[in-house]
Amino acid sequence: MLSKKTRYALKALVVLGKNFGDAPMQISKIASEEHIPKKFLEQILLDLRNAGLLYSKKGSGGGYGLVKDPAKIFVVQVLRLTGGPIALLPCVSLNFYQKCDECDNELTCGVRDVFVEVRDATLKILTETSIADVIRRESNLLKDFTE
Amino acid sequence: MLSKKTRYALKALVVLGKNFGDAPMQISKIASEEHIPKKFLEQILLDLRNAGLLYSKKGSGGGYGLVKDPAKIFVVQVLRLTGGPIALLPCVSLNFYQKCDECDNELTCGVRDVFVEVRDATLKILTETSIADVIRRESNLLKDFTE
DNA sequence: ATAAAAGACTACTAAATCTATATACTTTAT
DNA sequence: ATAAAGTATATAGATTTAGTAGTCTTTTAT
Repeated sequence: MLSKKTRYALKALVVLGKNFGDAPMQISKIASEEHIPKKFLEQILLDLRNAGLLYSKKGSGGGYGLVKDPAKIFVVQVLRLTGGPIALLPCVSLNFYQKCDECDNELTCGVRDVFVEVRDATLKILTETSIADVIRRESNLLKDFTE
Repeated sequence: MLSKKTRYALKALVVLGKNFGDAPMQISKIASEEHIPKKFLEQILLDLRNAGLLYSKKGSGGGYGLVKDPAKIFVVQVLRLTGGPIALLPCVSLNFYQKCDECDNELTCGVRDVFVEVRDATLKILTETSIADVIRRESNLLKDFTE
């Protein structure tokens, strides 16, 4: 399961993606629009800024904005930045690898082998999907929904 | 991430799968072979038994065994029994669904849409993979490994 | 220059969950 | 009868997550 942090980060990036090119957007606006606790969101946006995804501007008229085109920010990055291993087993994680202490030899572990496959399938989707894609999906869904 | 409980359950089922048809196997044997805390494993095997996957036999010479052919027990079942939602978002889970409280309309949520796709890809693998398949993978890996 | 707006940073707490252990009980084989 | 082995429940400890609080810094508007 993704943490709230990760979900909030994704939601915020989608909002900022829709806003790309416009004036920076305030934390409180994002928070209230997306129903995210403001103080929590502050921390998350800071992380995303420190990771180089967002710029920030202080003072009146300040806020946050995307540094890059939303088409160049991928969901997989967001998960990784916000601490979420994508793999379902630590011994299968590319970026958060940890040895299974119960496993004698992970190279011959059948369970692991299955979850390598799961990881790859997941990763394929998440590395191919950008924030712009998410926004596009949203408007497609909206179209279907109102029809 | 899968819980230890789920991982231990899978490991245990693989061992019992290799043992299918033979005399029941004792908890302590499984525990020591697979480096699983015995008391914890007791609880897990009990759950799997209550779910109808295992039979148990008390007393001297007792132990646990698979009720069904390992080819008819699927990894997805094990995850569900041991409490692990497969989906990465609660609003996307088929068996452990929960509304996202931050979401206004989940039917038009782009993030959700992505993770529906991830869920389906994961689910495809896990519903198609049986304990017997895991055992088969293990022996294939072992072959590659010793070559 | 000063006040207000807005983000930056650090620390802390509360709650939930997970992992593991402990204890007492029941059944079965010999 | 006794020992082996599973059944059942409770509980403790550790870890993680989610969220809150408070203070500091920067920028803009007046």
